[in-house]
Amino acid sequence: MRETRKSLPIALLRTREAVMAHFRPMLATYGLNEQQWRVIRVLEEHGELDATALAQKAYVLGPSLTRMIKSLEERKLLIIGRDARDGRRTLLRLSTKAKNIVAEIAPLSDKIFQEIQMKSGVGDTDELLRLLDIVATRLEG
Amino acid sequence: MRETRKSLPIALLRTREAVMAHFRPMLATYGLNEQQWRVIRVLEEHGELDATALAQKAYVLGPSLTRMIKSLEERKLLIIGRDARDGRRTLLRLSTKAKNIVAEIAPLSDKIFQEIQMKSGVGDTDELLRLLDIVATRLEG
DNA sequence: GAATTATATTTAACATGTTAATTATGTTAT
DNA sequence: ATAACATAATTAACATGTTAAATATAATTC
Repeated sequence: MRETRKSLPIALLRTREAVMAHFRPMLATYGLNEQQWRVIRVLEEHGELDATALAQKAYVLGPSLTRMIKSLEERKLLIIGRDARDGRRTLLRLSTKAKNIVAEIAPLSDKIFQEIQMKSGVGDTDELLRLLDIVATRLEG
Repeated sequence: MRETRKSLPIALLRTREAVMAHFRPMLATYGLNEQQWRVIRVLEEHGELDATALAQKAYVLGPSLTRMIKSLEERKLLIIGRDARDGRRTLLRLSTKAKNIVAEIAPLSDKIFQEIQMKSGVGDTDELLRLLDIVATRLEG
């Protein structure tokens, strides 16, 4: 068996954990977990989206998103609507409250990313991002 | 806010998903999920381990491991023991049945990894593994 | 245009992720 | 030797991950 150290899935998991460990404490002060933050930042970036598009872009599965939507709506962070042209689709967008939270988190997130770059090496971090995109794109295609 | 495409955590998640999509169907034919396979392959590599060491090496949290151990023991894949010198520790090792399954999966796993390398480019895959190790090591240290 | 097929979302059931609290065993200090 | 402290594992409670089935709405076909 290939050594665990040379396993691509395990290496990706390990690095992800090492990176997320830097972000989680900050997000926790806003009562957000990693998945909720992904959903929110994707909506910030794309504006209103239907549930399927949001789930794909935020790397969350449909059933998880269904539950998260309920919770985030109760917290007044998400506004849920129905598509007038296609009654099957749920449309999601951020509330003003959520947009304000994003505006607060953005500079903190940037600062954490810069710390990560300092520890990891700026060049190596950029190169890692580049390779991740290349490999994922080729595997998805 | 940094574009989602340039987010390191999301890039790592995306690539991990793209990679795991190639392995999951094969593991499913053995009734194993990703986490169970990590636990088994770590035990194959290191032999008997206590629960804390196993959890760390397999990137599984303690409470998850507790539940997985019960399930894997019921399936006769794991043998659970107590450390004679330290009564707090649970010692885990693979059954012969599990070792046989590893022997069957190993060549299939290698083949899938080679397919991934073909799609991703052998050089880029190697370079990605190298950078993942460098970045994780620096962030953990 | 009614029946069929396809798509979007939700629900259900069970597994793992996550944090905090609990229990059991060891170690250290006095 | 006992009290205080530390560590290993488990339990509890709730969140997300995962697959399959159910529900609702659209689109297609005859």
